[in-house]
Amino acid sequence: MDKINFFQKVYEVVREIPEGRVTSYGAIAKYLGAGKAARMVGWAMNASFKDDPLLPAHRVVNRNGLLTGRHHFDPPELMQQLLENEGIEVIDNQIQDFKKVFWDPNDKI
DNA sequence: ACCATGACGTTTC
DNA sequence: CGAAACGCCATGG
Repeated sequence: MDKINFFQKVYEVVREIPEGRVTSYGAIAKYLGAGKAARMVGWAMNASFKDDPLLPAHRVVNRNGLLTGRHHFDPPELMQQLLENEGIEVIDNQIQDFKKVFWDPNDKI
């Protein structure tokens, strides 16, 4: 991949996510310029697992702060486990105080 | 080139 | 308040 792929950019942003913080697919998509390509971000995460398993994909959730992608983890409960380990309160796959832990890549600039 | 799918988001019923 | 449909972009068959 000579040029930076969509996925590559997603990886960079996700790696920049500070511990104890989370972001949404839409926010990343917007940061990349796609804006409405939030689905691609999720797709990128899926590919990232076999590309970069260390990627903190568990810090990426949907706009509602719901762990929609937990089913892709192994085991699915791992995602919530990691988030709680970072100090993020997660109840029933729902992040508590999502606004407080939310980290926008556009805000980091 | 066309159709189908996907870890989303927003709007509408 | 809850569920469904549409839109949007990229990858795979």
